[in-house]
Amino acid sequence: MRKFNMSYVRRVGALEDSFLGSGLPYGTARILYEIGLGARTVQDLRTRLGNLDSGYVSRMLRTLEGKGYVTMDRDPSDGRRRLVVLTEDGLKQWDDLERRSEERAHLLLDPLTQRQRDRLNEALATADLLVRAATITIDPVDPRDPMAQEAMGHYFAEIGERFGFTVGDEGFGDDPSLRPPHGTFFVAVSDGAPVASGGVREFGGVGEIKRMWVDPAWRGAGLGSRLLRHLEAEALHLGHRVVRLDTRDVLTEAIGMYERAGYERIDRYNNNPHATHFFRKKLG
Amino acid sequence: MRKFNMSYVRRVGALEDSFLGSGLPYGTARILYEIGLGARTVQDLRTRLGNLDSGYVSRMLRTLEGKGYVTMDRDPSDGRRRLVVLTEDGLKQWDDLERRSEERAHLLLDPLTQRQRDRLNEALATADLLVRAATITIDPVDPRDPMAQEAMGHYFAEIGERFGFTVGDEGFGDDPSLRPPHGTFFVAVSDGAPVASGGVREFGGVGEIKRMWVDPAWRGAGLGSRLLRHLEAEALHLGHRVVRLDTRDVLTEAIGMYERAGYERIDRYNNNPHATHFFRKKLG
DNA sequence: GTTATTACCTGACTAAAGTCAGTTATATGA
DNA sequence: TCATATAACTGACTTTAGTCAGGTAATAAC
Repeated sequence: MRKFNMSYVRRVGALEDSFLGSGLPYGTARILYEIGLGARTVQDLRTRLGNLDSGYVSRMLRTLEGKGYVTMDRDPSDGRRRLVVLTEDGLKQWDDLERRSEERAHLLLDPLTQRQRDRLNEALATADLLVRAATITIDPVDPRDPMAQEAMGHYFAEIGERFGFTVGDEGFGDDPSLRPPHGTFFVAVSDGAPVASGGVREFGGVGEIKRMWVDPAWRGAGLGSRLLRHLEAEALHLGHRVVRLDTRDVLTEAIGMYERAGYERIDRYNNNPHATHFFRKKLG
Repeated sequence: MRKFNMSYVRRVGALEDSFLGSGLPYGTARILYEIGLGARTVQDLRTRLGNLDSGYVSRMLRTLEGKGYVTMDRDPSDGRRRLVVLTEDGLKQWDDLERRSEERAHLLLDPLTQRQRDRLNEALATADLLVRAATITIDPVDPRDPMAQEAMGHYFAEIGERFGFTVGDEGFGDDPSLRPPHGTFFVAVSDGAPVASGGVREFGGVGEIKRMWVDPAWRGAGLGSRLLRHLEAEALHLGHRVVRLDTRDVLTEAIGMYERAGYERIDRYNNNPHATHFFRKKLG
């Protein structure tokens, strides 16, 4: 991996030079680029670029404003925040960066045959998924938190899709059993979007794992089992020696994962009409 | 590829931070690191790090000297050059960088299972090979040039090994037919070592491709056919409408490559006792 | 033996990148 | 309602990274 980094950065690092030739210094170009990618507030920019100093970012935004590439407006929902938007010119600059970067990549790949390019793309996609999976963190959040709500939205949308029913926009976020002190809800976030979530709560005197969801694009990278281990550790932490969960026969991948993780089939322990399979595991 | 770069650099770029915490700025740490990797002269450092300004490197070396990490001495074989060597302390610093970097990589890979790590390694190795192959350049050199000599050394060593005879250390470098104006010799260099080579010359009134060699670690990345195309273009440039070459039945990969490249079998055209197969291609 | 080239060096400079302390306006919690 | 926290900002500063124009000693070319 380190060997790869050194040789790769030395060769492909030149791609980043494409930020130059835009008349903007690298940092400022990165800001512009992230705005085009969807960053809307100063804070957003700061976190996306690795917790930059707020003053530093502010100054760069002034530069971009001065060049007429962005405009800034008060956030109506929070007057302290300011929303940043690309102007016509800014969008043009962004497209330019994009195009230049694309060109460079093309030039670089030019000597390869199509088959080799395909192999490279595949290898990079694999590496990307695994590195993403490795660097993701699973954090406890309040189930009412927007990120948690979004994750649960995906979960219920998917269940609705697969099980043939839908849930309203409201009603899945206010389950106090998934909040401390009785339970905990976790979300794994990547690039500002939730990619996995799940909660532990108390039910029938033991722990129960609920609403476990992994973004389809992320399945197969081991994120599910990491999340599961995380939830088990939390159940133990909450004082449970046993966890249970229910699922449905259609979800064969999930069932396989539970079995590999040491879960054993048990009889129905609740009256969830959508569940067909019930599992249990002793912890610790 | 660009998507990979962005996400990868954002996540793994932190690896480079390991250069920090050493009390040395990034550039200076890189210099130290390259010295540890075997850079011996200032020029060496400059080219390894992408043709840095000589003054800039000089200044960084003064810093390292000031900290007692390196010592510099006149090169006895060329009094203008100065040889740089790590001191005891410098070596300790280098080990430190190495260790820190290793630790980071380990920490990053920690959440992955062994199988995932293997997959990642394989993907990165593939990507590395292809990117290297894509970025390599094939340059004409005098066959007496040390790099050309080294490449031919590999070529003859390999032939000797496979064909059951060996050549002395001397005697393969002084073939004037492979030098301008009659011929040209090419070497592809990566990280300071030759990875492929081959020459064109005039023989029997037409072009002849000689001493084509590709480093075993680089086979399968299309470097051979790129080199072949390069040699054909050069033959054309030298005024030939036809090129010939000889090879041996054992080298099945090479024979396959020649056939794919449009070469046709012909009768023996020389008295090379080691050759069994003879090929010919019309150019232009 | 003279001239050109080369390898490395020094000094003077610039722009980018980032840090730190402190300010203002808004929002939040008791 | 008052204290506290937060989002963004301004000004003053430092360090890095890099460039450019010369200079010196050694080597190579004629």
